[in-house]
Amino acid sequence: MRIGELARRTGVSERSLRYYEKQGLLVAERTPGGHREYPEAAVDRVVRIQELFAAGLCSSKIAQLLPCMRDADGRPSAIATPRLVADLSAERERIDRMIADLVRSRETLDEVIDTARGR
Amino acid sequence: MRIGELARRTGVSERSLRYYEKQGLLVAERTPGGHREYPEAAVDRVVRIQELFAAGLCSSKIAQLLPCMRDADGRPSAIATPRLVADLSAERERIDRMIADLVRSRETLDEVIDTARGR
DNA sequence: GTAAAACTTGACACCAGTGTCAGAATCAAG
DNA sequence: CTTGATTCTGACACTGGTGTCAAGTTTTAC
Repeated sequence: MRIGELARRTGVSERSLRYYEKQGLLVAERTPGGHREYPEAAVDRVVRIQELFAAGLCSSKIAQLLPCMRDADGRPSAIATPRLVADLSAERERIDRMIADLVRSRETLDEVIDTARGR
Repeated sequence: MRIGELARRTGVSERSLRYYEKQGLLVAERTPGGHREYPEAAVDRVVRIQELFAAGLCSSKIAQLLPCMRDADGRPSAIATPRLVADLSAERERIDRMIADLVRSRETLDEVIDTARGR
């Protein structure tokens, strides 16, 4: 599929998809004329990338991580090095803390909302 | 207490504390010479502000929200308007989605980490 | 063959909280 | 007093993913 369809199906802008490619997160075949041609699996991959961005990982970390992931279609094409595992463990803890923060903030919001709606 | 101590105790930089004040999130008495003087309750408040920032709320939303919160010391000094409640409910849902995303990303990281450590 | 739609690259801007620096003033303690 | 630590204001930069625009090319459909 081409970039427009991928953007539509993932909800990610074409701009971002091109950025992902420049960051080495996403590869695409090219038509003779130079247009990008994506395989079906790109949809899943883009969704994953978005999730990891939302989790606060920077593109270089994601670039290291992606080949170690089990895609929808098969096995990982690489195994994380000990160095990377340490990095990812740190990210994991950061995500844990972030979730805890979010839960607290959600409770705060709920309290205010409930109070306003008459306890 | 003064700004240095508040920064130390909350882990928030002095720079950020001054920024919070400029955004109307934090008030401080002033010494005759112009130095900020914070009450003990400021510690809790700053922690709350940080959590809300981490949850992706912008300062103007936080500024509206804060007076409707029950502080450690007492009752809220305002009740959220219906308009604000609607806003906060939207934020609440956004936070829910963010948590779901984070959980998925955490699972992804765990999978890669476990694989590298030999299943 | 022609026109419209989709795609290409490149560049500039933004957001919003934070880091950092400079120069001046204040505070606390000897 | 004097001195060293702390604080003051203001300004500039950064970050890094994304929006947007421009000018040109390719694709698709008629």
